[in-house]
Amino acid sequence: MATIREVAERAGVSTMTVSRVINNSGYTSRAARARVEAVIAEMGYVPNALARSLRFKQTKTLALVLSDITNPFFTTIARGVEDVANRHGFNVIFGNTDESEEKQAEYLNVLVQKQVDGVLLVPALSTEGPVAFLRSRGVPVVVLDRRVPECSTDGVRGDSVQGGYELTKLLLGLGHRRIAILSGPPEVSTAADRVAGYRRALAEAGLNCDPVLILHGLLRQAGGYQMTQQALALTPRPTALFAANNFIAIGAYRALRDARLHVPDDLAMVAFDDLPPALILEPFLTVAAQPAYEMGQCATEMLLARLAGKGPDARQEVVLPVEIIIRCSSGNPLTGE
Amino acid sequence: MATIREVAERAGVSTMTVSRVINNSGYTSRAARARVEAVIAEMGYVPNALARSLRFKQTKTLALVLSDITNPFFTTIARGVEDVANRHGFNVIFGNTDESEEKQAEYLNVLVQKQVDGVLLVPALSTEGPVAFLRSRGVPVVVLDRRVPECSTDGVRGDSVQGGYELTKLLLGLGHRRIAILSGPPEVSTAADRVAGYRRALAEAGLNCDPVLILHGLLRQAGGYQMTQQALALTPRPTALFAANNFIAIGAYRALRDARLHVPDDLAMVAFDDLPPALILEPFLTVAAQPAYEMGQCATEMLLARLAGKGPDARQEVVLPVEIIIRCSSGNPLTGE
DNA sequence: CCGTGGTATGTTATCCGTAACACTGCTTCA
DNA sequence: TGAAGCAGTGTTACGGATAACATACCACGG
Repeated sequence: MATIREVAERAGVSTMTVSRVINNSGYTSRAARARVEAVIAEMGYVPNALARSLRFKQTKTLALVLSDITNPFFTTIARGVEDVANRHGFNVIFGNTDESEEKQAEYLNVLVQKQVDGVLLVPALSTEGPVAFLRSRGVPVVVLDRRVPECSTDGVRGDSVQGGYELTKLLLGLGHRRIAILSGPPEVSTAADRVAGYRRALAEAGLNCDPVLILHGLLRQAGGYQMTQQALALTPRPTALFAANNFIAIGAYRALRDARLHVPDDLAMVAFDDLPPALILEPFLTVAAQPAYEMGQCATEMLLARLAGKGPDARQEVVLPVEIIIRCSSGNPLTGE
Repeated sequence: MATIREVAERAGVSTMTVSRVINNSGYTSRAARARVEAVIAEMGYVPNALARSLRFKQTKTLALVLSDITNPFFTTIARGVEDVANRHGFNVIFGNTDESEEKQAEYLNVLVQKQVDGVLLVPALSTEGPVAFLRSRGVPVVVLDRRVPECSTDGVRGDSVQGGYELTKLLLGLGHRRIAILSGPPEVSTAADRVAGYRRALAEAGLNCDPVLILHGLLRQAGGYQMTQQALALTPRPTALFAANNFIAIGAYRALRDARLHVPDDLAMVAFDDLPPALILEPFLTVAAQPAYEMGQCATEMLLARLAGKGPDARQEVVLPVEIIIRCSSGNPLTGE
């Protein structure tokens, strides 16, 4: 509301004196400072960060563009991002793309206009367009969760290949030979990588990989439900399901229940992405848990380091290990490995 | 990066012509328009929204300040907020206060500096300070989820009194006479309201309310765990627990399990706030579910209406009904009502 | 042939805060 | 006594975009 000019006038000084008082910069007499501070308090003056940002070309604002904040995996990332940003005096604008490249492009365009200092991006698809766009506009990016091909950007993600490999190996160790993997769109790198890990485990066990067991669908409950129906229709029926993310797992579970199949007695099940312990009464699913909070933190720290010009010149890619948590859904829970 | 001046120079026109092309305003010749558009595309020019905002005193940015985005209740609200904001061309900055008034004050201060057009606030405590602060700086607010005393602000919340009343009545109907309520800090209006509903149900049943059964703690898992231990230590022991929110419910459940007590056989349990169906395999808790997504939507629509000067002059308060969902945890699930 | 009005474009001032520079008055030291 | 130096304060210009105003040109009607 009030401007620095009004404060200056009322305190009988120039705007620069007010500015110096606010920023504790340069010289100010005790008397002038006292008068200005009194007027500021009296008028409830708050400096306009827009004007400041316009000069400094720094908004102290980051953007977090992800597919859906409602997915607890991303929620947790968001919390990690916001905590680190806040600690460094930055704010975070967030946006949900729902995996749509169009929505993503719209967000990025507006965010560039708003001069955000940097972007944390979970790319809708693993195309390099969005990253190239940001780079050409001079906005630093850190790609989260997913890979973007041949694009030298900083990135932080969980080890999807390793996780896929270990979950599959676990099922193989329990005697399963027909494992269906319910994956996401092949253009999403995590979906592809988890399938790659699955394949590697099979190959290592000397099994050949029946392509009908690799299903692709939406990374949401509906996708999981549908793919499970498809998997159940196969002959011979798979004895185990590998859900490529938490929402798919829920959809799969629903489909199994609707088909009157019991987990793990009738079918074993494993999934990617754990749910925060704060949300579940009785943990049931055997999962590959990604360190979501740490991913958010790490990505934000990398981004802020870039902004401060402190990062290494080269592209930096952090792949965090996933943790296999064995619970009931995979069957024989006590077998371990 | 590039400025409107550079574009103008390169296109051999004035900045105003470029501005007119960008905004489709005023007159521009076909030729000039074509040239300008070509240069814009060539240079990858993106207008600086900061400069625009500085003139228009409109940032097209809202703020969402809540206690913890990690709580699925708030996550869902956030999604509702962001969807509506996005539909109207607004972005959303979010911040977690962790129920700290200090953190909240810091956020609000920065957000006012950043000239957000409006704030959606889940107040840490039910004090009027933060709302007064925003109002005095001319920033419209809509208070979400919680009441703020004697303060004429728009607000949207679930009917905590009614929900507390119905959950308690449900337990009474199942024969319970000693019901412990595990509530949040009494300064948080939802906690207080849920206790009020609980009291009303008891009074209506002609029972007097044993004050030791009303426990207050943190609105998180730890609080639920601790309050449950306290409740279990009472003699006679309560036969039912009423958790005032979802995190408390989880903590309570953990405490019961650690005490080797089974729900609902040994103790019945009901709670406020449902978990999104996308998150739980087997819904178990009997809950009062608030329409979180709609709350976020509704609050944002109210805020945007205010910004557009369309809202009614008077304060507007929307209290949305809660839905009682009877599941296993309350026992005798088929009794219904 | 001049005035009127529409089209097309440019100039100036403004939004708010601050860096850079300029200026005043006083002290200090050679 | 004069130069140097510092404290304290003010003036100007700028960041990027645009509203308001000014100007220029052309066509058309009287």
